[in-house]
Amino acid sequence: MGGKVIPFETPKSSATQGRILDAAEALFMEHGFEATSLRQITTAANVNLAAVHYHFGSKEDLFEAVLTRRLDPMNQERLALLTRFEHEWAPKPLSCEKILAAMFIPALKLARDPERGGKNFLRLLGRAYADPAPFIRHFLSDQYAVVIARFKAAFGRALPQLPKKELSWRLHFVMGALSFTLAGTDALKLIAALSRGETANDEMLLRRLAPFLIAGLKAPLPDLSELDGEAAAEFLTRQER
Amino acid sequence: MGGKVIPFETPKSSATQGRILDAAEALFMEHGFEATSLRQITTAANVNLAAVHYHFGSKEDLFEAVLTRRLDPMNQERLALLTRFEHEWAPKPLSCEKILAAMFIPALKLARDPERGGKNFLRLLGRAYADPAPFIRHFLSDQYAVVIARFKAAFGRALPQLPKKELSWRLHFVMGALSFTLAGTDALKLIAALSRGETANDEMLLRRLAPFLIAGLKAPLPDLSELDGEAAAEFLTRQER
DNA sequence: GTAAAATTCAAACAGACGTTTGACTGAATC
DNA sequence: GATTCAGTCAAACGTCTGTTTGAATTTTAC
Repeated sequence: MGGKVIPFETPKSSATQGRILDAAEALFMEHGFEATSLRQITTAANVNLAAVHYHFGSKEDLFEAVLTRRLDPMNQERLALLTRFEHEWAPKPLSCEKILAAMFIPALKLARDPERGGKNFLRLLGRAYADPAPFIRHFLSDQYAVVIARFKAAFGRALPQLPKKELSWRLHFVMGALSFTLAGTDALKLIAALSRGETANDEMLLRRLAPFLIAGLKAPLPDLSELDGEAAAEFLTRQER
Repeated sequence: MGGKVIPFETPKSSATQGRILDAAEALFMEHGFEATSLRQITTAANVNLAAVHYHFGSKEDLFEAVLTRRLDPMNQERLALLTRFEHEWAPKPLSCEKILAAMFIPALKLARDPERGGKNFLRLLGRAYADPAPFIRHFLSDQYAVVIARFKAAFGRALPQLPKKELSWRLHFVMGALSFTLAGTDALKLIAALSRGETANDEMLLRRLAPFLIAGLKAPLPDLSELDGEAAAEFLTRQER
């Protein structure tokens, strides 16, 4: 995975493909899948409209290609990093911090490299997670199945006292906070509207997110005892005081 | 599909309006704003196509009306509950648990009431949070400005040791995990694909989410000391061991 | 009972959409 | 030099989109 991609490696075909992918990445990120038209993409890429179908087949295929280009290497890197950490610490189980690091570091590296999509791609990815379109959900589900299984197993060893079902939910929450954060920059205005001192820096952002998530993962088990529907609304109001 | 809807509350206008809102709510939730057409909505509502523009003005206005119908009362209830809690505990500051309860209980009540949209509306709301469309972002920003300011102030008193900026971020993470979770049911297949024992119950879900978020809010401050760009990728790898 | 206002309806609007077609280009192969 | 083939291009395909119109209908008011 090292190495600069030289633009004239193939006569002209891949130059067109690349321009389409770049333009599509930017526009999909900004407006979402449905709200982005192929004409916007081909105009921005200075490419003929039919080129999309010639090179990719359809709009959906193009979207998947945009995602695969970055996502696949990043997930490979995540798995490799997790494996490396596990070997370094064997036979002791990895800590939550270390496992989360294996998830975040490849994302950080990608975010810091503008040549590989950088920050924009992470925003696109965060949005894709929340997109209702079935083909996007299926695609992400397939892409992440292996990765999530590996990381879930690792977290299971790091948090042996946590029931499997509880762990599944907490990983779900982690993914939620993560994708929402990555998709952010606009969404953050909702909350941090006043406290805009510095520009939102991706690295700083993930540095703040990590302790938050780790604390959540390590949280004490919830009390799921009283399940009567009526008084259930009061469950949250109890506190130790 | 079940037949006669006898409208005896208002002549007929609001019966039409209500059917449009109900159908739009269901379809927007399922497919998102862009991917849902007015023809789908009016067909599902058994209403003429032009009725949407007559009663609401435009597709965007209809979407806002769908959201406002449920969101406005829920947010009012949240503020009222927070105020009640604050009075009950005055002059002591509220705990995080209590503040989160003021956010969750109205959402839970809405989720449990099928007559008022129930679970479906919360999913729609979660999706709206992640929608790139500018008018949706502006609308939600306006709707939530007051609510978030109140809750942020309350959390600030509950966590006095936490810097304001840090609190803003953590509230952002909380909203992320919350909306992602609410929008879920499909997304959870990504992670909890194997552990499907019981059907996902909204109440159980929020009961599990609350301890996770509270632990995150109370997490120790992140170490933001070394900010050099190169070795920064290693920051997460340190651990106390 | 009649006038006025509110609502419904079928039909059409202009434009954008994803996709397909068939002719055209230019370099590589024999 | 002829043939082949991946790639580009302008144009059109049929369909769907949100929105508007103006007449028909129903409800309300006097």
